[in-house]
Amino acid sequence: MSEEEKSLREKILDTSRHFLFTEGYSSLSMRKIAKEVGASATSIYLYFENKDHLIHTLIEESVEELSVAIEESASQKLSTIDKFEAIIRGYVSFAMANPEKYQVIYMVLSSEMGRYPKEKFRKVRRGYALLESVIKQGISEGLMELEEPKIATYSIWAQLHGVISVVQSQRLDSRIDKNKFIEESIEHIVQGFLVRITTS
Amino acid sequence: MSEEEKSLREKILDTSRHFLFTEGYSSLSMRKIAKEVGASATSIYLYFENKDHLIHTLIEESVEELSVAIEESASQKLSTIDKFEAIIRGYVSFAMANPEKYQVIYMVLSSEMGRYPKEKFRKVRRGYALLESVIKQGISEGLMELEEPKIATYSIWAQLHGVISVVQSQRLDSRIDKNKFIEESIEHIVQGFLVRITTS
DNA sequence: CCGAATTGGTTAACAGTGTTAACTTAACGA
DNA sequence: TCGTTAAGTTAACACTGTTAACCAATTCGG
Repeated sequence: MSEEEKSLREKILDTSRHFLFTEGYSSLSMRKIAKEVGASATSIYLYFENKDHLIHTLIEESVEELSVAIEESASQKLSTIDKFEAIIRGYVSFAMANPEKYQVIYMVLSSEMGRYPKEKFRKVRRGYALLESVIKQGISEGLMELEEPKIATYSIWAQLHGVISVVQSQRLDSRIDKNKFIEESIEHIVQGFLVRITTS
Repeated sequence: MSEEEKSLREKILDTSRHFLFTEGYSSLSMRKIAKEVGASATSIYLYFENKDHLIHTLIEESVEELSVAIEESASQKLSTIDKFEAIIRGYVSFAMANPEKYQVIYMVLSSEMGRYPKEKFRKVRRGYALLESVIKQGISEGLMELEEPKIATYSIWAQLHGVISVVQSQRLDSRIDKNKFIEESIEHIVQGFLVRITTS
């Protein structure tokens, strides 16, 4: 499907995502999007209720793609420990390979978040459910020692997001190699959850 | 100093911070701030070059306060391990006790970040420097086994921010107790960096 | 003591914003 | 062929950040 044949709706989404990533939320305007896709500003309202809904659609699409990426990453692995790490690496890989799509998920930030229907957001979070089930498996196999798998799952997710967001927002010290930073962070996070191996 | 006697500049800052926290960035307008402080919109430009600079001032103030809080938290501790944990808990405590001030630091998000002079931001980050020095100390004492203290420092900071932002942005599952989540996350993060204690 | 400069504010205006209402224009079904 | 639907348009409203021009009071230099 060539660029010409893409539906206007799809072109609007692509253009919005790109503007959002390159120029930020506050300078994203309906008229600018419209000009880029070669339509009038009001045409956008034929496909999206308003600016918020347009962005919410972007978020949902990204969350869906991220979920798929995580599931694929874990599907090939057999052992619980491998699955555990595969989910984490799948998450990070998706984020680093698709910064535009990843960042859109967290772009509507905390305070603005009230406008986004949380329920909808939660429902799609299949990757989270997968991680939780693997953690439960890990506990039953004695790999981890955790009282609350739900908390652990959220904690891992939060830590990973923190690591990625520091890299992607370019808050990382320029002397630090990004890949090394990510790799070491992953290892620390993983180690923080595994049971200590005692040498007798 | 009563509310009346506060300088207009200070009132603008307080009002902006509050609006930013309660209603978000995109609905923060100069006219709204002005109305709240009882002045004309253009009066704000007497104290701040523009809207961006106003927000940057808020960020700088918050970063400064956070640095002080961290330093105070660590100052009473004697052992390296206590200092290490005190810095981490100082960071989290400040964030949870002053959500308005903490969130403003990360409110100007990734994509918008280009407009904020990174150098200035880095310079003030004294808390970071303190953590790095404690980690170096920890390495020399054999508490930690890390090749790159700089990376470890950033990683901890990133993980902590991830944990706090998940809580404050209310992305956390409602069934999870916030304090428990924070406490367990801290423990996991700390454990992820300490050398494994081997029982013989 | 008086004029000049500074301080701290104002109003009016410009270009750009999200969004709505009303209108057009083409395609399709009965 | 008439009515309906789909997909788009233009004009307008109320709002935004920001600038220019103006004003009044205070302070300072001679």
